Amino acid sequence: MREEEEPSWFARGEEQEQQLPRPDELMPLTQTLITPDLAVAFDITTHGAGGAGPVPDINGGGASSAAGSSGGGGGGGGDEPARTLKRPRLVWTPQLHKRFVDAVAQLGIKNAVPKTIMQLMSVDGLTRENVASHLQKYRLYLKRMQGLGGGGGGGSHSSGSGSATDAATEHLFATGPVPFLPPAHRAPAADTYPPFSPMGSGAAHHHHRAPQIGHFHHPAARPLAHYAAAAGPGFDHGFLSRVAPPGMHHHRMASAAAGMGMGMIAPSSFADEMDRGAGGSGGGGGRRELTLFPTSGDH
DNA sequence: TCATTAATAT
DNA sequence: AATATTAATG
Repeated sequence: MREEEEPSWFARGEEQEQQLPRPDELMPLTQTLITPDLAVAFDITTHGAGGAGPVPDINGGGASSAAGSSGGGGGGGGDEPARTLKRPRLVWTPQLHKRFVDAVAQLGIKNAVPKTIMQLMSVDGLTRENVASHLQKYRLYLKRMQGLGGGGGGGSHSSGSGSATDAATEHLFATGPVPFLPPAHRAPAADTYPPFSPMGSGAAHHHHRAPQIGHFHHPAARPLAHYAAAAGPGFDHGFLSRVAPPGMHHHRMASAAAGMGMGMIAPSSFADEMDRGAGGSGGGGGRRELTLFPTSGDH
């Protein structure tokens, strides 16, 4: 039995360029309203064949194939204490991630701690652990970016200057504007959004790979103001490539360094997008995926 | 108590 | 691979 759950929904096509979409129009996290716990507990997808479709998909036009499929009746035993149920794994959809990134950006590196971020996001169901976990990854991603002067994948432009870190990133690390938001105190009203999508065990089951945020795109390959900077494959992300940013005092981390996958998007205003340059670009051809430190020790 | 990080588990 | 969980530490 392949238990590969992958909620496929992913809504695309909308891009809010707001600093922080306050509890107003949020992504159609169409939750069926049934408590996620409940839904998961029963593994019901509420769709039943009857017609009342609980609308397992929340895209706005996307295509999602969520078909029930439950396990089959009986499949499983069925009786599970409806209590003490664990919530389904949080699916960091681009939208959610965007909220996360925006929150971090607004808070400033100083206050960007799990609790605060969580509060600012105001997403119902989000727990501190959720954010903390994501934050971990997010930071790793940023770390990787520091130090790549463009290199990375290919680009390699310039020299010296340019850091791959975008202004946004730098902005983050450099200062902490933090408007305010003292610890404690949640959003007064209008907070908490609909819960995330429960991928209950019955709702979604193996499907094709839905474009979740599997990868990040950092703002370098966008039709923004400056593009082309790189002669050649100045493509997006060029992370990974040996970490040895200048000015990095090491603490005491050993870091195995290998075996990590990453996937985050840069802190900016774009969170989703799926363009791909394809390319080959490259003239060069081909960008390797993961070029763990070159055995050529430079040092 | 919370945050951060590494390691590990699902 | 993406998240969650845990352990150890500050």
